[in-house]
Amino acid sequence: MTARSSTDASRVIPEATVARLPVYLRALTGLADNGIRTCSSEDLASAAGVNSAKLRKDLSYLGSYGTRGVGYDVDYLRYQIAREIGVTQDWPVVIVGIGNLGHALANYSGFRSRGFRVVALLDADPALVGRTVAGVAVQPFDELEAIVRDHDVAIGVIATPAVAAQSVADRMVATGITSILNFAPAVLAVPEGVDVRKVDLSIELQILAYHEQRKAGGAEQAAAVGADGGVA
Amino acid sequence: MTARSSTDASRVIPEATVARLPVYLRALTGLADNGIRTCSSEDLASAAGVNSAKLRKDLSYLGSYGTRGVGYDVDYLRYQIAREIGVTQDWPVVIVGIGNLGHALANYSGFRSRGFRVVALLDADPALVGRTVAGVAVQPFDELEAIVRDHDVAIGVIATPAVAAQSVADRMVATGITSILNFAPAVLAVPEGVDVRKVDLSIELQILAYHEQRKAGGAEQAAAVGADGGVA
DNA sequence: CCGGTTTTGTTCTCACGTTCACAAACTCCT
DNA sequence: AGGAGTTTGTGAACGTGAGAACAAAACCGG
Repeated sequence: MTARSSTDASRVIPEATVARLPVYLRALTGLADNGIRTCSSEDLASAAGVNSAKLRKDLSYLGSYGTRGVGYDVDYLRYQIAREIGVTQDWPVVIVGIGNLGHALANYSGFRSRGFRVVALLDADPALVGRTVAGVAVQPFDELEAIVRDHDVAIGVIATPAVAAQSVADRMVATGITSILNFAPAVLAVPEGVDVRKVDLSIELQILAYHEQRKAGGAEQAAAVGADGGVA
Repeated sequence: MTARSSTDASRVIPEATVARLPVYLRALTGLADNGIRTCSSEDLASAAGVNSAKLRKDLSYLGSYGTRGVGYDVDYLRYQIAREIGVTQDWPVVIVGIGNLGHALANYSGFRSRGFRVVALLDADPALVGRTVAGVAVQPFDELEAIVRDHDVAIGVIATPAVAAQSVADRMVATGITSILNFAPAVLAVPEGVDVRKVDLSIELQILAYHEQRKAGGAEQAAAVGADGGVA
């Protein structure tokens, strides 16, 4: 019995689309804040910074929530996307590693306002334990199991130094966490069924540096780059 | 028409490959730190968390830096990738917006150790100006032009609130910055020729939430996505 | 010097993602 | 009511990326 909710059940949403849905959600919120009640795919696409055809195709994976000749109802579509992503409910989150970055993450208002609730801040350093960051007390890392059990936490954030990341991930997985957002510059090995997403600040800069070098490269490169020109 | 050097430097490297090169670079550094002088594509691939065929194909875009039957010289390959990315030189970087996140970024050691030098921290808030963060004094945002000119800055980092992001980006572009790393949750419009990369914390969490909801929702529907299967 | 072994670099095939183009469906005006 | 004008949803073409398989090239032992 694959009878699911009111909408069609057998939809496999492409990963690339899933990654864009939060962008659409944010764009819709922006439109709603401006008092806009209806928008066309063109409007929403430009607000989200994508092509309108891509937007329509992405939305078509969720169902038919628009009206031909009219467009989309902003609030309705917003709710549908939020429901699809799963941010109509509140997700409890633990953050491990309360250094500079962990501090910033704990203070980041974008979490709370988007369906995520930081239920605990953990750190192995006794000097940090007991301090309060963003209204939440820092607790010893060993409290992980109890917190995950008590709050039914499924998502963990790793903001530790690279050397600690793998062991923190292992411990998280052991307690039942099945989704990890990793800010540590390390490759995590996790069992099947656990999702890991990685955010790496220096990698992003290096990608920019590559393109920057290409742009500026023509003149300075000792190696003659010929007529490529590189002006894209 | 294209006179090429021996290294065939002007080849077009796929974007997906460019995004992985920094990962390989980091993995190689890890191997070198462990005293390993030579490695096979299999070794490096598992350290980087990718498939070995993919790794070899990626490296083949740079040139033939391996030795069949032997593998890759760690230091040599490391240098070649660093040169390709452009991190053999030092890239001056300005960070705008010294809130919690800007603070964390300024303190992030991964920048300095990977070819990036934070030459200035800027903020529009007079209360922050004059304070010193990570050994660098916070200056008024209006100093942007002078700093970019004096230090020949090409890369800017935006860590401001969303509402300020677009105007900061416009100002950056006007001063000659051609690569922007944007941490603000906003879609930036920039002219052709300017690269923007976006890092959005809450979007990453929302993507995890989607998969988490799938896992919890339908048992048989387990969208097997994770499985980054790398061995550390 | 030569065959065997190892490992790279490359080719081929397939899957995925993007874009185009258009029929279907809705509104509005006469 | 009916036709003109919009805008969605989707089928088809196209381009890019991933993975398997293999030939080419290096080393090694005799």
